[in-house]
Amino acid sequence: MKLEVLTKNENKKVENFIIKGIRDLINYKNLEPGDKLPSERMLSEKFEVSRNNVREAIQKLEFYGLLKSRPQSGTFVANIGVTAMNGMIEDIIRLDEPDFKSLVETRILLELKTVKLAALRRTEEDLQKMEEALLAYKQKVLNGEDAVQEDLLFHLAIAKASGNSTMNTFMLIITPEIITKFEKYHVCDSDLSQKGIVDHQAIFDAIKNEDPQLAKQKMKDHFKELYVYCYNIE
Amino acid sequence: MKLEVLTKNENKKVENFIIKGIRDLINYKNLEPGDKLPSERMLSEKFEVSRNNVREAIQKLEFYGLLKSRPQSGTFVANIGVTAMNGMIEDIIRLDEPDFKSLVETRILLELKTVKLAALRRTEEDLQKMEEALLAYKQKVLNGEDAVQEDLLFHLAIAKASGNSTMNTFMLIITPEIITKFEKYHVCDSDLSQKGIVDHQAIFDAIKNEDPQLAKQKMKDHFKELYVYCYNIE
DNA sequence: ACTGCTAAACTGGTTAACCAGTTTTTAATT
DNA sequence: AATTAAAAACTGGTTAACCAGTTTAGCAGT
Repeated sequence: MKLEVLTKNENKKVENFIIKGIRDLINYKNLEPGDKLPSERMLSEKFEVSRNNVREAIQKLEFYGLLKSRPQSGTFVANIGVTAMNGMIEDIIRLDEPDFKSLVETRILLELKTVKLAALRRTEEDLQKMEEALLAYKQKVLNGEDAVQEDLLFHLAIAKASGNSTMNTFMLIITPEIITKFEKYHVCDSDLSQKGIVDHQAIFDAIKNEDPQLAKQKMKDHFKELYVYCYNIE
Repeated sequence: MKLEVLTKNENKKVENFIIKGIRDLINYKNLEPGDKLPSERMLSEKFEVSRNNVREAIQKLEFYGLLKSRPQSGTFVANIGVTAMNGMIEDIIRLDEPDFKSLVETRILLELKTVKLAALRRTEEDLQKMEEALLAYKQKVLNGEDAVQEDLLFHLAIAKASGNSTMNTFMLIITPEIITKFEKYHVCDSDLSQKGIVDHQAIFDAIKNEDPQLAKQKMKDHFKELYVYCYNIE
């Protein structure tokens, strides 16, 4: 029994290998929704991998809603057809790390919507949180410090105020990668930050005044330079 | 040492408890980006939970980019400031299961974009995949069978053709929940499915003809009834 | 042959032990 | 006192053992 620490890439390969195995199993044995999968121990023996690896693969498929495991009972095929199962597994396997371009593109799409929704739905508490974030951002910029994180925090406050939990989650997922890339490429210069204050204030005012169209327009303006800049990076 | 199987809700509470503990630790000890966290064993002892629970919490924070663990060395605070850290952790803790309304709202937003991008960027291979999905959908509907999954698979093919890996991932995340909810509430009746064929064909043709505006419009029409229907469910 | 019940086998979840690098401490040498 | 080499302690990752429900098999009684 060899024992070595795998890199994350190797680990991913093993996981995909197991996922493919489970897919083939479902196809070959004609498992239908609700049917029980072989036990984790049997799968680990069949695929000649550790039970831990099997568990991780199953948990991933469970996250995407393809499997459902019940404690002390077994793992079952979710209520989803064979064709859908195959199509989605193929996508899951081929999922790569998102490129920066698609990240920014998605962020802009999400934010132009969340800012509109925030203008329609924001509560007084939301406003307060956003104002706090705005002030923190201003202070950092006026002190000449790097304010990428405070910038993003203001945007996250907007996402929360949108009242759409799904979009809020998605913003949370893409934000850390945006931050690291931005700091890596030094996207936000000081003069850009100065303009950022005005932009943010305008966005905040529009949300406060419950003007969704204006809020969206201000957000668009805010992204305008960013958009061009990002598309020149890669 | 008591030993019992926790429900997923209880498990979530424990996870959030640990995440809060880690946040407090970072604040209290003034840990900065790059600093090392106490070892998993120490944390499990300090919080009086199992090391497994600590590992899961750390992995979650790692997923959101707040921590970074290096094998055989330690877990480190990611390159992100204290304020951003606190704000994001608060959001992560308060994240609930997404409600259906926000799910549909997000899906519509994403798809009106992916269909435009698909019309602009689709390759021949993308077209082929979409056509296959379209045919499978038609056959199911014409046989009078339930075709919710084939429906969604066509939409996923569009997302893939958009060339935006982030949006594709997000569609993958929300699709399973959409499917189960739709089947639960019987959103798609047979007459609606009949219209669905025409809609899908129109969307496909627009993408094939590289007409993004028409593609978006057809998608909008396709969602029109769905949109109203969904908002009446809850 | 059929039903009811018991016990053995099996299941996913959990804990404890172990592994092989990394880091820190210690001690020896200059 | 400074440097370096060796060893002990520590780290996240991995494996094996264990737990308590669930499911199934087998048997007893009718």
